[in-house]
Amino acid sequence: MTIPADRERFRKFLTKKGLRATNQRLAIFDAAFAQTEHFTAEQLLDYARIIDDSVSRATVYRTLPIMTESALLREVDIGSGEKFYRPNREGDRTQVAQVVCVDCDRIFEISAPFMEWYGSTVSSKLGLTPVSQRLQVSAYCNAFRQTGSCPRRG
Amino acid sequence: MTIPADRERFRKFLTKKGLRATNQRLAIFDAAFAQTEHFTAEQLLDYARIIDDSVSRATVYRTLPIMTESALLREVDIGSGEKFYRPNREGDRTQVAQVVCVDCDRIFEISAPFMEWYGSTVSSKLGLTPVSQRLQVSAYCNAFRQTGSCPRRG
DNA sequence: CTGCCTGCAAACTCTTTGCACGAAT
DNA sequence: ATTCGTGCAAAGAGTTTGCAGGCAG
Repeated sequence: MTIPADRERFRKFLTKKGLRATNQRLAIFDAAFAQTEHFTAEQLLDYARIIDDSVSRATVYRTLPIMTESALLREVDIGSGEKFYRPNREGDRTQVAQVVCVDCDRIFEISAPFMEWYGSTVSSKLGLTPVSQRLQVSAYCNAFRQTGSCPRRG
Repeated sequence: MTIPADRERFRKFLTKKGLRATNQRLAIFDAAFAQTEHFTAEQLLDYARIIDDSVSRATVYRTLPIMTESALLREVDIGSGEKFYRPNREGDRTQVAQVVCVDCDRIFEISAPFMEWYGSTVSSKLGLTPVSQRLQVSAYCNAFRQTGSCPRRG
């Protein structure tokens, strides 16, 4: 699942910033890019430890900001206490909104290009320059409420 | 600043839910509705204690969900660790987006009626029913970056 | 009077940090 | 050889909770 080009992006970013390409950082990177869904820091720790069992919680927490800064990871905060992350594969630059199902606990991502336009329109009216924007919809699952089971997880 | 009609809404909500109108809850309510800006749980505790110094942190935290459920308060989570609250005065039902200034730390609220439309459009495509939506823009202050001081706080 | 509410303090969750050792350049 | 990076465990911030006593209805 790991795309070599992405790993190379990570190495380059590390070198450029004068940071070292340690085994732990690479293991965390590989673990993150093996995921197809959103994951938490704690889950990433578990995944990374399968690759390199010397990885510690502290290093995961120290590496996450590095990976989000380098735009390799996208941070998603749905206001639930813990933050979620998701690999940002090569070339992904689309603005996305999240739809969070309160029944499934799943996070769907939907392209929402207008967000950027809204952000700059509204910011400039206030004399501000937009840095980022996020749009989140929380919703419940019709099927689950009717049949007691969510088709998206069985 | 407290609008009696709002206080009455709170009393009614309490009664309907079989909850008691204690001095502490009323003090917390009054403190919240004396605010014109966003505030945190900790600030609310300070404000409420001016009115009734017997109010405890625990009761503030226990009362906040009651007030947000009754739509008297709006909860704003900008992903900064602590949550912010703001009185939702009588009749306020407009969908709002937040613009958070990373220099000022201020939260501006902007009407964004299209959010509701977006939420239901996107949800229905996934077989979901929208519960709520939030749109947040984080931005920096042009004046502050250029002159070193933010005109909105001097 | 009954039992919901309260204050207190301890517990909890997620994340950050100080320190001495270890490894990448 | 130098640093930067690491694991460990403790600290931190914000919020929640168990308990025994207190007050609203």
